[in-house]
Amino acid sequence: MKKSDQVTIYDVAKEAGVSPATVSRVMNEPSRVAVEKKEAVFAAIKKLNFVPKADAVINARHTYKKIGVVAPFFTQASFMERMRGVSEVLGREHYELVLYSIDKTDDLKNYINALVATNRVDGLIFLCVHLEEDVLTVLRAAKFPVCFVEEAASGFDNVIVKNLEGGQKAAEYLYGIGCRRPGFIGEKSSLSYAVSATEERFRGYEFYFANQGIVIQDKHVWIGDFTEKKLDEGIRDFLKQAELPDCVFCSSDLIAARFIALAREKGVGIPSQVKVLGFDNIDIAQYIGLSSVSQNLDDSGKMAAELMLAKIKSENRTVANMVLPLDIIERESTKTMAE
Amino acid sequence: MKKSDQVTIYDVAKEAGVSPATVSRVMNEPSRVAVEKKEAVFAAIKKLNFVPKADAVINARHTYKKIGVVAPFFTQASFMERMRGVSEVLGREHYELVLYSIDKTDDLKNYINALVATNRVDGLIFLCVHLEEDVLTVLRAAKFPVCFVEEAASGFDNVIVKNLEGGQKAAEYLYGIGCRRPGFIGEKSSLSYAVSATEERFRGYEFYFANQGIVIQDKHVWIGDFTEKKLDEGIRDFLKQAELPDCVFCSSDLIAARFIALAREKGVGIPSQVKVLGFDNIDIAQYIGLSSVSQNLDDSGKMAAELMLAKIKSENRTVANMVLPLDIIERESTKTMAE
DNA sequence: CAGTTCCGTGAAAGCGGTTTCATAAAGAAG
DNA sequence: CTTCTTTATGAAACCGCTTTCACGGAACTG
Repeated sequence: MKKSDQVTIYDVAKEAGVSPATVSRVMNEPSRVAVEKKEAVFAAIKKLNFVPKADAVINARHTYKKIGVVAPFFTQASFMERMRGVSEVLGREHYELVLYSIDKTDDLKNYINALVATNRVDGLIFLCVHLEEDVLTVLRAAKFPVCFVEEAASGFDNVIVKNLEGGQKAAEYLYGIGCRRPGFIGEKSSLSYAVSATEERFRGYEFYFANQGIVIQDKHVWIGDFTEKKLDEGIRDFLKQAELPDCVFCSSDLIAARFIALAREKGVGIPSQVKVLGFDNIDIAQYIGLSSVSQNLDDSGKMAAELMLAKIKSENRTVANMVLPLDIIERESTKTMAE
Repeated sequence: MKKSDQVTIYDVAKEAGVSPATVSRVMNEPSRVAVEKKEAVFAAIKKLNFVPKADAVINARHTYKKIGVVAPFFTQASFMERMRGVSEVLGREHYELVLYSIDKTDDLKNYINALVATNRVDGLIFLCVHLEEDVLTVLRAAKFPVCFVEEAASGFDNVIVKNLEGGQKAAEYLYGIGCRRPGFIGEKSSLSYAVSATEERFRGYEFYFANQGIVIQDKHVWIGDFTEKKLDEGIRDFLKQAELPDCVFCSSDLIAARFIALAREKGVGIPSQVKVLGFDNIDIAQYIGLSSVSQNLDDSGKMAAELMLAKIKSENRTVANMVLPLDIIERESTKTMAE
């Protein structure tokens, strides 16, 4: 009831006949306040329509209730689904989620330096970001916890996906449905800071088939360097071969989607002639009937957020590593003729 | 150089032999400070490695450098691409982007009330969110600017997409490539707060064909109520018809993707028998070769962010309405046989 | 040359909560 | 019934910057 409509904790205190300290306690540790005073304070709060000013709280408490998510976020389709998980957990605990998208490595370094120096977040989650040792050193000195998803960095909490195992699972599945002439299509990221899992997925895939006595033919493998060759070109060349593989494992769903589109355009039957398996199981996979290795993106986000919050609560617990389960989601693109 | 490693503005002031006020001015309005002092301050800042504490700045300035984005964000594939635009502009101006995802209407109202009361952001952008009048009233009383994308709310800045016109353009295009038996597939959202543009798009579509003397047959229209009938069921029923339309305009790319997948599964040639046109032109459209009505999602985000920042700078400018241009992006799904 | 305006600067007052510390009252222990 | 702990509470310090205000001197103005 002062000049402006700004009700402060002092107004509430006066109204309730207590000190500001007590009002503060009522809001933060109600158990430490006597019942009558507590009620008086609540009544005053309601009467005056008091809401603590967020900036004042931040300043007094040196905490933001805000955690940052750093991601090269528009290069990776899986990003959004991970975010969904992060957002859900954070929202539940009334933490804000601030997004730091990154375009250039330099920006990223400056960003992180500034973030650490100003201490502007309560925690930082990196999604699919690869950092160099100098930046990691800066982060280790940060006063807030840090967590990595899909990129293990020693000394930090990690939520990792076993790409090698994913490749093996993919191979195992395709072998299981009768494929004997495996193919692979993948893409390296041109961004130095974005995690590229293509190679590992391929190695696992190759390894499994090798164990079955099957050698993947070079011509059935295309791992494109984004900067050199465009995806479309690569796939078109691939499809020109006289003998196509009987299955193709793609390092991501997007690539798989493109492969299917171009193959069909050329009259190649999917799945009749070539079975196609993607990776990530992003939303769209379901819509286009694409089989995929699911890495439970949603969960990865949730885990990261939970790890984060747990760390904030009990700072000195040891570092945690979580591994995401991988599942094959079967859809039309790998349907066998038998059924 | 005090006890902890926390360097304050006072330390810098002492080191440079000026007052804290001057240091502050050097950082915020350097032009108002004499050259020698300015240099001394810069030297001191560098020497002591001073970085202003973010919380103190926030508190003293009552500003956050932070704008909120509210979106039902995981129901709409277009979300991410709009965010990309928002993020780019905001990042450029050193504003933080905080994400508020919403699940239930009640949550949303509480959220907004809290946000307005605590004044915790410098601005709020609503993406594809429909709000009721009571919430709008609250927002009009907010001390920060508000901007809507894809939902015009009077009294606020808006970035809108002309759905009616989009429907017409779609029809015009399909008519132009020879289609005379138009079909339509759309979905109503079950979420009361999510904007549903399906009906408007359909009306525009219908209108154009009517003008050409073509009446869309009821059996060639399916507008699903998400709660009643599943998309797949609807499409499958649709495909069972003896006479299919020669083109189908879908109210979103995701629906179009699903339609194509199910049609092909049933042996219906796309585009040979049925041409398919989506809406939004999300990233995936390119990968699967889907023609689409592009609403320049990226730009819509950018516009919203720019509107926002402009409003923050000059509060009392009048409300702005921006209309997004719509373009037809032609891909394989509407390719004519002639070529 | 006196009077006025302008500019650069420092002292000090916020900002609005939280938190420490001292104190008084109440409860437990001997 | 004293003495030692707790517990509830208020006064006051604090967080670290920004910003207002006042002042002295320089720069105009007539």
